Amino acid sequence: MSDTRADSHALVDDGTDVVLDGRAGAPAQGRELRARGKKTLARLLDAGRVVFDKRGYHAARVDDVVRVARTSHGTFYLYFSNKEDLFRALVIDVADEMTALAERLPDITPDTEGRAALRSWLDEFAALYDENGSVIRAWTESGPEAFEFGTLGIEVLGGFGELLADKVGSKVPAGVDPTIASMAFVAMTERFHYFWMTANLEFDRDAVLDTLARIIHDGFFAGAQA
Amino acid sequence: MSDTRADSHALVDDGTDVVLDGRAGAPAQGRELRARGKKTLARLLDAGRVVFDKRGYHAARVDDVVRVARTSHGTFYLYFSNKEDLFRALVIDVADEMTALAERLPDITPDTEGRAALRSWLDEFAALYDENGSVIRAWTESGPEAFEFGTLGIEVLGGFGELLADKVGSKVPAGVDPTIASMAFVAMTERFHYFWMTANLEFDRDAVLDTLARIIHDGFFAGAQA
Amino acid sequence: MSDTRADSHALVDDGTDVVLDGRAGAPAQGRELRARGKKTLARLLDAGRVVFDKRGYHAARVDDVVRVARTSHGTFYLYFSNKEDLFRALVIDVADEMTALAERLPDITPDTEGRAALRSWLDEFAALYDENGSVIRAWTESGPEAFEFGTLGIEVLGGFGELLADKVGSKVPAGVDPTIASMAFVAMTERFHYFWMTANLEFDRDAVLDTLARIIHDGFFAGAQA
Amino acid sequence: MSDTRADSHALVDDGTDVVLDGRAGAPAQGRELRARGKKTLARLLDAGRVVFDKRGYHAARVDDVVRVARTSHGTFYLYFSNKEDLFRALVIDVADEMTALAERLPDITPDTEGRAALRSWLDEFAALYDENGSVIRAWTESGPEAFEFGTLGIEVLGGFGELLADKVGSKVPAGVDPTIASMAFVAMTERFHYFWMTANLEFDRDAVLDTLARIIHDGFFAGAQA
DNA sequence: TATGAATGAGATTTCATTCAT
DNA sequence: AATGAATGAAATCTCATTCAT
Repeated sequence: MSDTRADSHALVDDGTDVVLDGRAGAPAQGRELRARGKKTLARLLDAGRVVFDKRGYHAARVDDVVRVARTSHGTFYLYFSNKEDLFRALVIDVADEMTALAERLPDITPDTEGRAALRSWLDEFAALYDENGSVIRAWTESGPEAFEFGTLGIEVLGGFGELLADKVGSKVPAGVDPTIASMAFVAMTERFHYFWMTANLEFDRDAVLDTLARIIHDGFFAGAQA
Repeated sequence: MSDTRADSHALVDDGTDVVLDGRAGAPAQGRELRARGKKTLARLLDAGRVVFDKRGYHAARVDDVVRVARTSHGTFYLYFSNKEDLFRALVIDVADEMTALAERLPDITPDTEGRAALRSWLDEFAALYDENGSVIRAWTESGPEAFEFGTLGIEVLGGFGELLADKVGSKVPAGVDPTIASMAFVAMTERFHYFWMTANLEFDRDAVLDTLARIIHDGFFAGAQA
Repeated sequence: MSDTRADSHALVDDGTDVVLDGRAGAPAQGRELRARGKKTLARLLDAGRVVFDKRGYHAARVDDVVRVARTSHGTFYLYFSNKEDLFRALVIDVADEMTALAERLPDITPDTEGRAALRSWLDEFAALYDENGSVIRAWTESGPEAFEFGTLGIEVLGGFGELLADKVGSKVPAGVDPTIASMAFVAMTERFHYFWMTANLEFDRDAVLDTLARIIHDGFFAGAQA
Repeated sequence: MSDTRADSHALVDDGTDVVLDGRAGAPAQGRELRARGKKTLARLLDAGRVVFDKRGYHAARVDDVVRVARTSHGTFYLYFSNKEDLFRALVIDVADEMTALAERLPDITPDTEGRAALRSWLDEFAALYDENGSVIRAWTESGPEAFEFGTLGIEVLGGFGELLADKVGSKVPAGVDPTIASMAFVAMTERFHYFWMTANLEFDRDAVLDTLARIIHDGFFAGAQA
């Protein structure tokens, strides 16, 4: 909890940045890692996903992580300055993917094609949630105190919302505030998937996508008026 | 309001069981409380609301609660067996109110009157969230390990959703699964308010209600087709 | 643990001693007790037996006692200054009975009649243990720290042993120290019954008495040499 | 001797289980220990003996143990999950030694040689009690609640008794049940030593051994009839 | 005589983090 | 680059005893 180091990472940046692993959210400390180090880092990140998934953010123990990663406490702190640091590495990665996804939201016309486009975008969202659900779930549970500046979740989802607001803006029916609508869109999409996965609801994937696409298209993109 | 809450605790004890299983100093569930005890219980419940609001579920300390309630650790454990127990007492009351609210959802016709009825129901929801937001927020942050069987949040919100599904069922457009739609409805409504309150977004209340009513009416109740 | 009162009992002796209950180990404080008080006292003593039996000395809680006695903490401390005080009241009673029993040990001749006399005395011991086993068991578990001056158990059983030593002395075979032999006698008799009762061994009572009488007669009273 | 004890802890961990069930900082059972860890474990076990001896089982505090072992609370819980766990480790060793001793009981003939053999066995018992008295004493005081299934003392002493029953069986005089006799043998031997040590009786060791050997030989092995 | 409520000292336990090798 | 061991601050919980009515 009380991190006395100014730097949020365990090791000093020696200036020889080497991007290690675009996908895995490699920490920013930029040490040169040899093959062995890379493997350890990857094991820790994977272990983090497993543990945060099974336990949630707060119940996750550094001890669990190192046991799953088959390494030691000492090694953990060689790669991350604390539990939050590991978590952040995982979350940043997911956040990037979500932002990229938001940017990929196509123009949604009020006609059938628009609905199909929306459905296909939602399909991507579901896939993203499927793959990163463990981190996203832990993230929404991490609460306002877990990160320095407000809830990372709110920031990122807020940014997600703003991106959408631009795209949605021109399409919304009269009497609808695009910022509010975007926020509602994000809220519904994220939380619906949260319930779906966490409560193990046995929804048929096609039925979900059809229903969500239909609702969102009608509600947010004036689809029903076409 | 605090009367209703105290009710969830004041079960009658007929005094006939002499089992030794209960630990010494068992919590007040199942004790008749005199005036003084009721006041202390109410103080603890109120303190719980304050502390969970300020700190969130995980960061809340029993120590904080007793300090706010101006009482001792010993007294706390006279009324609740632990932090979770106190939290559950608070949550149960909120859950009851949410269920009652779900039952009050009126028939939503696809015309303007239906939208007005929906808006007025959303108004109630917002008021409920306003008043109990502290508990609800802590609740969605409590994570999977906080309660015995899965996340209480999911159970209760799921129940909320089922109740709505009954009401919504007949109104949904073709191609929409009412269970999925209800879940989406709940997801959007709950999480939107969560973002709204937690991120301190400066939305105008009327704009929010107008927008949500419009979106939900169009999306879930085929309002736009009228 | 920290008893600030000089007097080991809750109430001051007002000089109007009234022996209340020869059997139940009434506390020495000598208050005048009306019918209601007598009943409460008896209930507490009985509850003490029940609780010490079920839980043992250390695990017994004042809370358990008052629950079984269907009274309150306040009332408990009206009659006893603490848990130890209640326990002492119960133990003193048993100790008296044991002393009386020791005094009743008859002359044991080395012949068959001696063995019969011994068997009949052991029968009485078994009956006493049967009735007061709960207290005796708790007592032997109370450990050296439970009472002010050494283990009450050792003192009393030691006294028991000395009494026996007088009776046994003249009978023991050559090369046997009567004090040691008496102590061994006490040790065997008490602890055998402890095992018997506590481990719920399904020994036939007659077989036990026959065997013990035989062993003790042969070993301690030179019975086999006759 | 402390090597034997450490053995009961140093089970091999093959490292293949990645279950998350074990709490963080689980005790050392099932960890390979390096030299330093072994020393700490031995220090804790020794400290346990000292503290249980001085205070008895119930009055012993983990705090006392770590102070005597000159280590920290955290370290204690690295090796044992609680006071009972430490105690069990100590008791198991003693129980093993007692079982080994029971197995060493020689054939006891009714003649003088049999008595001498018995005396020499009792000598060993006294030595064992001398060395492990602190643990055995605490053990008989630990009471029924200290261990999962009944009193460990009864189980182990019962096993001790059964072992003896086999050896004693053929020797007992007619009319004597060998199981009962063995139990009585165990009861007398154990409890006599308990009194002897705990009450600091100034018995001469030879007198004790002579007397006990004589009594047991005469009583249990029909020695006087020879 | 009785009692429900309150107390707080003290014991246990956890776990993120650091250290020494 | 890795690791086993150690730490201790902080949190939880218990329960004998006292208080106020």
